[in-house]
Amino acid sequence: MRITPSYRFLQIISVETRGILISQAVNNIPGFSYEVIKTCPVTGARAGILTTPHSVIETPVFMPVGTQGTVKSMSQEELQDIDARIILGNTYHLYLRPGPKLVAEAGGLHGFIGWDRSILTDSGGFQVFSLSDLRKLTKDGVSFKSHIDGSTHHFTPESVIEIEHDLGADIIMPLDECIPYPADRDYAAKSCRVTEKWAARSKEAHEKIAGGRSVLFGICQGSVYPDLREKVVERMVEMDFWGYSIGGLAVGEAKDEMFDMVKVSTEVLPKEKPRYLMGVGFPDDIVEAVTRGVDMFDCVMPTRNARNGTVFTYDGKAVLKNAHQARRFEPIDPDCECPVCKKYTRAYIRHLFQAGEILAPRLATMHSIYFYLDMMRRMRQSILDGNFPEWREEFLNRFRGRQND
RNA sequence: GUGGCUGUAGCUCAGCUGGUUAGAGCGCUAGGUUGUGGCCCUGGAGGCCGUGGGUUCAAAUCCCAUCAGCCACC
Repeated sequence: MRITPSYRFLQIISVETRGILISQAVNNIPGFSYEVIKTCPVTGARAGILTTPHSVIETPVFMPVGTQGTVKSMSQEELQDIDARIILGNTYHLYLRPGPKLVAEAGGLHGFIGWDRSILTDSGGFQVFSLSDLRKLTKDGVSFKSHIDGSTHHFTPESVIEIEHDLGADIIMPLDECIPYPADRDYAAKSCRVTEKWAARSKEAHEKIAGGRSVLFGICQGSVYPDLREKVVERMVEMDFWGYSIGGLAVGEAKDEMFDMVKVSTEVLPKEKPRYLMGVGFPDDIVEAVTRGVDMFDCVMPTRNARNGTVFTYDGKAVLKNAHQARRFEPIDPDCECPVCKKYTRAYIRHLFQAGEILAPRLATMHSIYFYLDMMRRMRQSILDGNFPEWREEFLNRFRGRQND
């Protein structure tokens, strides 16, 4: 029998799963567990293992974004071959099309899209506030107009949990309010209270509806006000979620501000639970957030930028569309082990972009996702080896030092 | 051969009752992109206005000639 990469992966799972069965009781939901294996004593960076019924996820982890049930341009086999352990889906998009009931009939997202590893669904809170035309807070939720056909819809914390349950993800996010930046303090504070109330209702609905099939995170907001962030985190922790998300960042604030907000949040969050920084970010941003104790990330950066002709490497970003790539008959990164770098040249991929060929975004996306996953693996290994501070400095110097053009 | 139409940026074309520095879309080129609308945004380069002559203070624009392409007729 031919041993496929996915088969090899299954063998790894069974070994690792045995090792962490003991800790599952702590987290209280069968099939799900999270355990911190090692913490960097200097920075607070953590290496851990997050387990769902669908896969073992080594943290810190990057989760490729698959908004509409697909990581754009990639097949599920390809994602599996580069060893992605968990991908994202989006409630807003999948609710509007094809609809949660259809997905449920298909056996949930796992069955529908043919992905047997973990899935995390975002609540759609971000999209409702960033994408839909008209949105109005009501006393029980939010009304909005579809960006597809203009039809009116209504989300409540309860209905979103129900939709996400139909979608069948392993890890789910509650409906939250995402406010724009900049936001004045009063508005931010008021919004936080809305998100907190919704979080409490989401938790109650989740306990009633989900039946232990998924775990729910609490999303912490607070704009760029440290005291607000701290208070919100405290209250979310009191509600006792399975994990915690840090939301509302990377929306235009200065990077220092963003990292300060991450720090005040992770300092208050319980050490034994996973932390997820939503929507971040550039490779160096992720390293900085891991430094401050974050475990999980998602971002459109590697996929969207790839479609626009920019990929990431350890030497910074490389703009494949640039004219000077035309005769560079060499891989994107000669040291990269990804399927693209093993076979194709920058010159060829640039040609594909110039010609508008569908293979161009596919190859660029595959490389950049591989890079993000590989970067996370190396970072995790350095935490386990006890040399994360050195690894971090070397990575940042090299990545920020020059553009790989 | 005769009559008509058209020649303006790499491409498709605006501008043509004469009046700042000749424009647009696409393409090219360079930036941007942080819980994704394969999107979008922002810069830049690029024109002897087919060619030659004339009228005029002033011509892509009006006149003459000429060249090229297309159409119709012979």
